[in-house]
Amino acid sequence: MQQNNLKKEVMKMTYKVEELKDYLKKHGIRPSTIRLKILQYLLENRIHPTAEDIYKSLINDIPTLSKTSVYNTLDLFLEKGVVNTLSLKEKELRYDINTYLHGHFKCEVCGKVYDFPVTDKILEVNELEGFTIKSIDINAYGICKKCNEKIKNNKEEE
Amino acid sequence: MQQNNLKKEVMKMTYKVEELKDYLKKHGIRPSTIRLKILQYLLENRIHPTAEDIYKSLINDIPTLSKTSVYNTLDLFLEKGVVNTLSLKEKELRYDINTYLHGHFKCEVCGKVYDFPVTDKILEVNELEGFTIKSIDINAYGICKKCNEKIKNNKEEE
DNA sequence: AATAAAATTGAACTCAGTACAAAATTGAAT
DNA sequence: ATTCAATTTTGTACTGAGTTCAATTTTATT
Ligand SMILES: [Mn+2]
Ligand SMILES: [Mn+2]
Ligand SMILES: [Zn+2]
Ligand SMILES: [Zn+2]
Repeated sequence: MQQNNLKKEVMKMTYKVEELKDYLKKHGIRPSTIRLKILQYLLENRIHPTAEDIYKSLINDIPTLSKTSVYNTLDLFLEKGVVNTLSLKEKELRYDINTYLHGHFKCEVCGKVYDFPVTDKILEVNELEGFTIKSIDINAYGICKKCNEKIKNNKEEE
Repeated sequence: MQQNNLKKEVMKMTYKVEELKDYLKKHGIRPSTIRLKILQYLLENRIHPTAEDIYKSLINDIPTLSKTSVYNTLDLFLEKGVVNTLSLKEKELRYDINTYLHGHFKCEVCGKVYDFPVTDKILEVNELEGFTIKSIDINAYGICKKCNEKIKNNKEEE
């Protein structure tokens, strides 16, 4: 899966409209205002947001925005490979602008979804010989480091 | 996670009511008729069924069965560790009587969900140091061996 | 048989996501 | 600049998997 340099600049928190436009064009997407805003939101808020999260964050900026447009845009981004969806054990779908292979950890205490690195060597098993693998999802659940430390500190206070 | 011998006998396709009863009791579940039927179905049909699949398969046998009872039973089984849920990229939840760590492959052609072995060594990464991992899901998507062979044969005929 | 506890049922409801037709916007051609 | 078709956006109604909950039925105990 080809990636352009926009996605690699994880540290950068603001993007120029021109680079956002080019990015969409490169993926065969016509750069409308809404699409640019949603792309910008996804690049600047790497929290694996839901459609609802995106809608709530943009409705002040674009008062006429409809949820249908958010869904339409995300469906288009998914089809064109701009985003991936996370299939965690929760009812709302989350979207990820990072489409490189990586794992997700959901903390059951704070709800945050963390990224972690994985290799696709997991799929090198005899049972999948002759199978064509197009994508992989790796999801883990438990308690994150921060929440573990909080729990530990609370116990010490007692 | 403790497993009793019932789940290991994957080849066996029928179960005596007494062993089903014992199995539920061991997991702290009172063995009602519906629970036994659903357990039996899960053991004898290792297809990762949805609640709907189970309901449709049992409604002839138990004409008064309600979908709520199927959901209630599956929720109870999940809570007591008798089943796991699969959160694949589809809208309906699937249930798996095999709660050992293993991966799932969904064929986008025939829709079948295959099992494959995995190790939990994937989670041995620095990024998860200090994290408590309670469960892992590994899902792959693509084309299964059978469907690949069918596609290959069709091409050769042309 | 009487009684209480637990399981089951069915109807109403929730809510994330979809369908679709009307309205608004865009952009190319004149 | 104006026209006009194509594309995008919007709002409303709808879908359907799953939940809620009170009433009914089943089960186990005395
Ligand atoms: Mn991610
Ligand atoms: Mn399985
Ligand atoms: Zn946490
Ligand atoms: Zn297949």
